[in-house]
Amino acid sequence: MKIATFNINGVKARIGALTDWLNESQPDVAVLQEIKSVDEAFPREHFEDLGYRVETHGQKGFNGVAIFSKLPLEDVTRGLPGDESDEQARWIEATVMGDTPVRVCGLYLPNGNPAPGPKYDYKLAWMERLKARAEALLAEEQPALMCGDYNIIPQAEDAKRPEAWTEDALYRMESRESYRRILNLGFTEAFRATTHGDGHYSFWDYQAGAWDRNDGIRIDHFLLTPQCADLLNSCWIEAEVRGRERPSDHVPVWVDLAA
DNA sequence: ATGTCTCATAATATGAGA
Repeated sequence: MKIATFNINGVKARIGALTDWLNESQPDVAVLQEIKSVDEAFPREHFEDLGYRVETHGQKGFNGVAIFSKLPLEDVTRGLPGDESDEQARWIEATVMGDTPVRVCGLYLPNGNPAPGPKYDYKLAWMERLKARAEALLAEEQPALMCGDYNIIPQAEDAKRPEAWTEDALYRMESRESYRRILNLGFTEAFRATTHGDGHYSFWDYQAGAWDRNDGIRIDHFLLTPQCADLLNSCWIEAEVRGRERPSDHVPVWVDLAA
């Protein structure tokens, strides 16, 4: 089972690029962030015609997440538990019914800039809720993963210029510590389980020729429960997508699971 | 450090968010 996470930065702006990518790369499951569409306006039928079941959790203008799957989906839920007053669409879950069922959680973690400030407080509070959901997932002792745009640069090797990010919400120590507390509950970060060293990025800013200079950061991650990590065959970043026509600023990150 | 992009509103430009 091949699962890709991809922050598409707007489904309306990306419908062509997203269609081409799905047809060429053929993920079994595509977990999308920043659809920037309400559910009613999402081009669901277009993607169903490509062979995907389509589940969305959108909102007007910003954010929004989705799961596309060629395999049946069960028990779809929307919204990260823990704050009924939170109206931002950043979390969706579904069980993908392959040979081995896998609980797939798609997330778009708050950016948090400027830090410090109310947006950063929201990021940290959201991560506390994520930790609670992560603990519950682990307690089930089943194959499950949480993937998406974490807006977290885990280590210096995950940025071309780490010194430029020290005060940024994506890299400040408080952010990284919160991320590590979740990871250290017992998750496997799929990319670093299989690839070491620097120069591996999943996001390049549109500004200042960042792609041309490979001035990137790695902020799109897969966290696997132990039962899911046992199924991990490989994990890779499809960086080439960033060089296409009218690209997102993120690229797909993949896992292949024996599921 | 910023040389950009997307979306919403509606001042067919501008602000917000990233």
